[in-house]
Amino acid sequence: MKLSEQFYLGNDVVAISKSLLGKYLFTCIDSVITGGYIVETEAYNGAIDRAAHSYGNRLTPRTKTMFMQGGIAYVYLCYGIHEMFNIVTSVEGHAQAILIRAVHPTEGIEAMQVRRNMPVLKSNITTGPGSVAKALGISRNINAISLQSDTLWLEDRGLSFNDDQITTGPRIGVDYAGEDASLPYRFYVKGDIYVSKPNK
DNA sequence: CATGCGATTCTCT
DNA sequence: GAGAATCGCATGG
Repeated sequence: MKLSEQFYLGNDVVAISKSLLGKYLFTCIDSVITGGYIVETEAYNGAIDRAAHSYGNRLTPRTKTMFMQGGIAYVYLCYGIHEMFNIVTSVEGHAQAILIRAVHPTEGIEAMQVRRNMPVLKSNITTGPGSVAKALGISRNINAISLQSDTLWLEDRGLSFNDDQITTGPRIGVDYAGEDASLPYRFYVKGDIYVSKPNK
């Protein structure tokens, strides 16, 4: 059921980002399984993408995870508060990653509500990259973990979306990236209530 | 070693 | 719709 390692090794991170929509993402943290299917992603394209941490092949203790072989997690802290979960793709030396911005939860919703401190379920429980990581219990101590592990993995359960149901647009929060900020590297399922806005 | 800032979210207005 | 919270990381001296 898990997506094979081969799935993550392709060199076209933009195409992989789009094909991740509808794939299921699960974590098993503290013996609790939580997850759902992915409804929003963004591609970060290695050395030539000014919006990516790896722009210009910048290799630092933080970014080295992006340079590893695809099929692992890249987790980092942003604004001193929020953990962000990415999926590394391509082969070793090609620093490509996909930011998971929203998940449509199906499993372990009660556990997510506890982690998010949200006694009354709202649709923004897994909307936005920081929220996804928090709801799924993802933190930096699982940075670089394999997606073939029993802690964090993806599954194909036969759900897919056609082009009419998918919207493509520029990425969020990357205005500093100059012309690269307008690249159509964001993909989401049109109208899904768990997608961060705008979602039409 | 000092400094500046970010692939954001929440709360209140 | 605006402002605060908050700290690791990258950069330069």
